[in-house]
Amino acid sequence: MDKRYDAKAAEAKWYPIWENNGYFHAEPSEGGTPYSVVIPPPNVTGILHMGHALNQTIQDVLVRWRRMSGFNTLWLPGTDHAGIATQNVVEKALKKEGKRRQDLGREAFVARVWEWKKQYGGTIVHQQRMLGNSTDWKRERFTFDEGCSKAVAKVFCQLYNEGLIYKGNYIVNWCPRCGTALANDEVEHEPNHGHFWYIRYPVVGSAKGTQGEPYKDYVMVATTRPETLPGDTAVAVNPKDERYAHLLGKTVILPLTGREIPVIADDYVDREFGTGIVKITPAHDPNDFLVGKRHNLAEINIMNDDGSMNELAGAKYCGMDRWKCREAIVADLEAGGFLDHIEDLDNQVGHCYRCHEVVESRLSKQWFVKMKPLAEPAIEAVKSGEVRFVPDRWSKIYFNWMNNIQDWCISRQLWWGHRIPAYTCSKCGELIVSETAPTKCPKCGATENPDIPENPDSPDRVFQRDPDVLDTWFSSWLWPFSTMGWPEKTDDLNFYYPTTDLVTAQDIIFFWVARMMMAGIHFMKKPPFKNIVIHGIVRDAQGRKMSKSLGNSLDPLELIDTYSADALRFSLALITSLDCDTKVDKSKFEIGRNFATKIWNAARFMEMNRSEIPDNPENPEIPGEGFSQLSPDEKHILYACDLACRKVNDLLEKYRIQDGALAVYDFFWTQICDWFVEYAKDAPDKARAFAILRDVYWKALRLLHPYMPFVTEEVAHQLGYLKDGETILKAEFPKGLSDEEKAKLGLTEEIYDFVNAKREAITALRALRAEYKVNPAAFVKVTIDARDAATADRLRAEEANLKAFMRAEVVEIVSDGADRAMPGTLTKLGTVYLSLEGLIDKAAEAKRVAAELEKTRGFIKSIDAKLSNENFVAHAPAAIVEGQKTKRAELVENVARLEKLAKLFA
RNA sequence: GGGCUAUUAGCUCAGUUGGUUAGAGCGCUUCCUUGACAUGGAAGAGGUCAGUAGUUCGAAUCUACUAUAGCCCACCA
Repeated sequence: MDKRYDAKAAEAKWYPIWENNGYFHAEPSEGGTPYSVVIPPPNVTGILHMGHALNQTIQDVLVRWRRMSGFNTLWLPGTDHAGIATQNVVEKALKKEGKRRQDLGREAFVARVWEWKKQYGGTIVHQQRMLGNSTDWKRERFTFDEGCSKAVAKVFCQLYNEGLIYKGNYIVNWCPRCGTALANDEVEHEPNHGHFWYIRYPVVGSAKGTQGEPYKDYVMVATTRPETLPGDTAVAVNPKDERYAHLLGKTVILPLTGREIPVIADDYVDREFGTGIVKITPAHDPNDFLVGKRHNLAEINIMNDDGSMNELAGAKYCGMDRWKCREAIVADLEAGGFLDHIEDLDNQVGHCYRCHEVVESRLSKQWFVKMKPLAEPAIEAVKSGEVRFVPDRWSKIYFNWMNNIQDWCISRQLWWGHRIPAYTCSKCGELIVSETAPTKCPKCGATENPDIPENPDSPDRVFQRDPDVLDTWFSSWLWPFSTMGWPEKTDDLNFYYPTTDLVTAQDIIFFWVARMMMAGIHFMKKPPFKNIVIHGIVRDAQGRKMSKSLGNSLDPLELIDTYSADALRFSLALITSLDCDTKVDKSKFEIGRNFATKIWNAARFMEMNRSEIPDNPENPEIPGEGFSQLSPDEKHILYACDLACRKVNDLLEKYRIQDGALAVYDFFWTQICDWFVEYAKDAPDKARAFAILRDVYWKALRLLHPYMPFVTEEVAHQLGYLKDGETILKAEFPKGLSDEEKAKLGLTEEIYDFVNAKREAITALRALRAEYKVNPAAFVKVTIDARDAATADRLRAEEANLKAFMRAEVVEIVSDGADRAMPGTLTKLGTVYLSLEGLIDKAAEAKRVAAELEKTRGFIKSIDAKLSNENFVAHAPAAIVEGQKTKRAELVENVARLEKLAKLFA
């Protein structure tokens, strides 16, 4: 084996072997118990970021573990067509050529996006391979592929026919840059340092004044959006506001336009805020829109799609950008004497979650899904426990949202996406919703033009298709079943649906998870998954979200390059917790890299000692025969291995990925490397020790494989655990020994504890050596005062081992409790004495003993307090009380020893 | 405004039905290049578990309040 582990070479070698041999592929026909997961499809424009790395590491750990545990395991990959994001990317590319999408026309533009997808859309799926994801690539899907598109059209039509989809004039969030409506949750509100403009609206009939006060009688309106003024159709006051009661029924003049608008009363107005008088602009504010509906006000839309003003804003402002218009209107108001004053105001402004442009509220015709009827059974599924959130607290947040759910605006004014399957008959205006283009109008009987123009959007077509596309989530919410072939009745659906686990970050619970629940229940009659595993977000060392604009992102590919994919995965698993966000910085990944190195070096050690290992290729497992005389250390490692196997399975069952990683890490590093390998070097029966080492190492490799797939596969082959053509992916995940096996091997808790105690004695001796600065190479004389004769006998049997670990020429074991003129350190076994002629610093030793005495006495005191408390004795479980008594006896014994020592050093 | 979460060692975090005087990794200090491994080994220092009050024989753990931080939802024109 090479001196250094070449992670790059191993990772480049194994992934294609795994993929090409179909190790990730799952077949329903193979039967067994299904375990299935669908990947949260990353945007096809995406590049792998730390969030993906964390999300997919968790999934791959679960998936590989289940697969090794014998489940028929499917992890289904794919990408999302990501409407706005992808369209933006291609539009940006076009811009470099000096073109806009309109220059190409719809068809050519969409073709161009497909071309882009073909060329660059594979980036992220390639990068996912670098991570080691064991996804079934033969099943890779795309939310805009043929099958998914069919599912989308069917779902739209079904919901429409069920009356759950409707088209309505509605105030929506509008991104002028993307030129599309946005759902409420696609708008991010951010603090903004803005202004509050106080504007005078003259009351009709009031006399004109002089010197900058053009009207004697006016109402003062405060607004943050002066540019929407030409769209005002009323001013409103609170009905209970006596200050303005006299104004009700009157009209005021809208400055700059001269239009008369009414003063109305509405509860929406907050008397305390601003002046208590609000301008009402129904076409440009969601609240004003509702007020307008209540009062039957006109809705004047003064803005174009791109955020510029239209002719309704007035000739002067028509064509101006909204910000320019704001300046112009403010200037004109001032010139006209309408502007009273300006105040600073901190408020919140909505931004597009994709392009970050300031979002405009705007009146338009959009398609909506009625969510309440879909939400109810989805709430019930979680309430009943049929679907479980892990951690459970997310269910509260889910309920909170679901109970207050709003209708979902699903139409987007984009070109890239699933076209809405709705057509208008140009003869009679009938709206026809149909999966395929209609040929005959159900109302007027008109038929499609016999020479249908090739262009689907040709004005010559009789049936004009709705130009809008669907929100990208309208395809993602079908992901768990559209990817398995729905609406066909496929074997995949039959076997793998519902999926077992869904693993995702908290930020898309509403966008995606909740909607998948609704779609799954509505269309499949079963929730799409059993467990929803929510993990935190990856943050930088200061706890900030990683983002491009902050420049604080870590690039997983760079980390893979520097530390290896295994290191990235293991470190992420080790530092992540389902309960909170994960802070990472580069140095964390050294943990994983160092661990891989450790595994490699331990493997090299075994390889160098190959001659010691009995040739037993048929049975690399625990040798059952001829091993009845296992030494305590050998029993200890087998016992520890059994504990580790049980622990890891148990923890993964509970989705405790982090604790599982820690358990494997500790077993491998501390138990195997630090102690057992050292033991094996000088074992009384080297063949036996190495056979056991070989066994536990192989188990450890398999326990580790879900976390570190590459190095475990490489080492398993290097050490001959696997032959060519075999893979650790399909090796059995260790479960732990049966009681019979344990009994046969003599593995008991008692022997495990004994070895742990022996190690404490060794550690105590090492501490003494360090404290007295004994030459590390020097052999010393050691005396161990065991607590009792039986322990002493046991320790005598370990003499060679103790000598080796303590680097001692003599280890004398006694149990007489006699004074020894040497310093000691207390251990469970008693006292360890080190012969140090002439090295003792009596004063220092006295101080140390005094400190220890004080501590021990304090301990005894606290135990006495408990034991003398009648309530404690009466209420505490017997085991606890007994434990306290035993502990007390030990401590009293130690105090006696310490007192003797204290006298010696006095 | 409504809701959720966190606060434990210098840092990042464990601590799963309340039960020995609280653990890990990193960092730090000292020593060690002895043939698996310096991406290593050995030893060590370091915490009144945010605060207050309560429940209990017993609280890092349960309850209430307070402080601080963060997140989500709704949003003031």
